[in-house]
Amino acid sequence: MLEKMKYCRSFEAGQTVIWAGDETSFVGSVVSGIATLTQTMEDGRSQMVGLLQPSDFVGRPGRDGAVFNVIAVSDLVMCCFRKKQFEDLVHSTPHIAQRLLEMTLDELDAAREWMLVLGRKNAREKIASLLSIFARRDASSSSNAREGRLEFDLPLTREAMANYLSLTLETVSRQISVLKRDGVIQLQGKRHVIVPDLDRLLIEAGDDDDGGMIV
Amino acid sequence: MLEKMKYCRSFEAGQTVIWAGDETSFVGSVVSGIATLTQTMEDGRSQMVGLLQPSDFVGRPGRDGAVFNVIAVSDLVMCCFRKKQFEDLVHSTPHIAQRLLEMTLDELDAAREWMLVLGRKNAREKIASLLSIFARRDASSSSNAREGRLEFDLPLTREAMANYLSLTLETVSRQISVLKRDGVIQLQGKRHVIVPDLDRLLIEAGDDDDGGMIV
DNA sequence: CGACCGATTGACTTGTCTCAAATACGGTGG
DNA sequence: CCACCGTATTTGAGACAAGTCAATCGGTCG
Repeated sequence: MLEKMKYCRSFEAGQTVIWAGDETSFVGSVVSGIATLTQTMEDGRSQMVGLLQPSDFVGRPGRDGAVFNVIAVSDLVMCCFRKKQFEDLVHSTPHIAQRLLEMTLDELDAAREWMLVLGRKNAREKIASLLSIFARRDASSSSNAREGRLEFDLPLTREAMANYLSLTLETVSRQISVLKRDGVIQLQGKRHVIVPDLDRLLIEAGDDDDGGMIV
Repeated sequence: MLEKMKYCRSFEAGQTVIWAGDETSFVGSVVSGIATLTQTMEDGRSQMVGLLQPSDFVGRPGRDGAVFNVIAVSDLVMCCFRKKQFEDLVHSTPHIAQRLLEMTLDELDAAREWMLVLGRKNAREKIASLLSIFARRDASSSSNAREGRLEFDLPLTREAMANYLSLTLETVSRQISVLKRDGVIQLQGKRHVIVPDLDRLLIEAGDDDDGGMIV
């Protein structure tokens, strides 16, 4: 059913997919590439409030105007549905509403966890937290899971990272240099990151889930 | 149907309603009082990630463990349902899942808007933003809507405000003093706030929706 | 009255921002 | 293949907003 309705749209890096305030006629999900959800103030200050990766859902069934800007960070392919049709489908297919609810609850948890990052972590921990997100994503999807060692490409520029972490790009750059100096990460070029020890990175991020007590 | 299942629980101010990590056997909504959603780090730093007011929903159908602490800030009455029963109801009544989805989307928007507050606003704007939330809530529910003038009681201590805004309580106190000195607000005692001009407050908060350009 | 808790205020420290300059990188055209 | 350009990034020096530590004040409750 969804298959029949869907169509694809492509966006170039830097292109705005949805403007805050605009009426959107479609919902969809990311097929490939990365996009950001951004909130902006009148004086130009802006804050990234979400990072959209493949399989993430975009749009809000039952809502008219978008609240945030959606911007393609890399070249982006989305799989879209006309909103009206999609909403009808939600009404006629209870299972879909439940699935959407689950996804939205996950996003809400992620947003709230990010509030802790923004509010209470220092610059070094913020960078480590962001790197952890990329690392985890790659750890699950790729094959390079050799005993805690990981590598991946940063999908964001320093500026975009700064915007997500609520820092300046200078501070991002400095803290990446410090983490490199301290051996938490290694760099190949500006974008390719090697994490020799994922646990170490997680501890640096301040979420030492694994119970790594620093006595 | 819901009526038959519901039961009430009361909590005293300061009491923890739900511990992060615990399995919760109920979902519910706030009847009266205020509660906070709080995220904590191992070293004790914590960040409030949500403020629960009357009519707000608590709990996550389909999820086992809670992710955040829920703490009663004032005396609190909640109307609860056993989670299992509620989930069955969600499955059998499509309309409920749709309603929950809408509420969750609203919460997600609110969380993301708060990320802008945490990430990009300075202390003065943060305080003004928080006061705006209380003011708006009271403006809609009460009768004191005399030409932009409003008054209300702060439901939170300075410490709790600091925790929500990601500031220290000293900074909260100082900025409240400054807003008072500048005539943006007046205080009666420590908790009762008078807002002579709501538009002014909104401008101070940085979200000048009304287009109030400061040339 | 005295103890206690929340709030205010002050003096000093510090992490991050700001402004500025230098450097590396990727792509383009000769 | 190389020189050149624009953009992304790094690095430095100084400024400033908010944090920290500490003292005081005010109200409330036993």
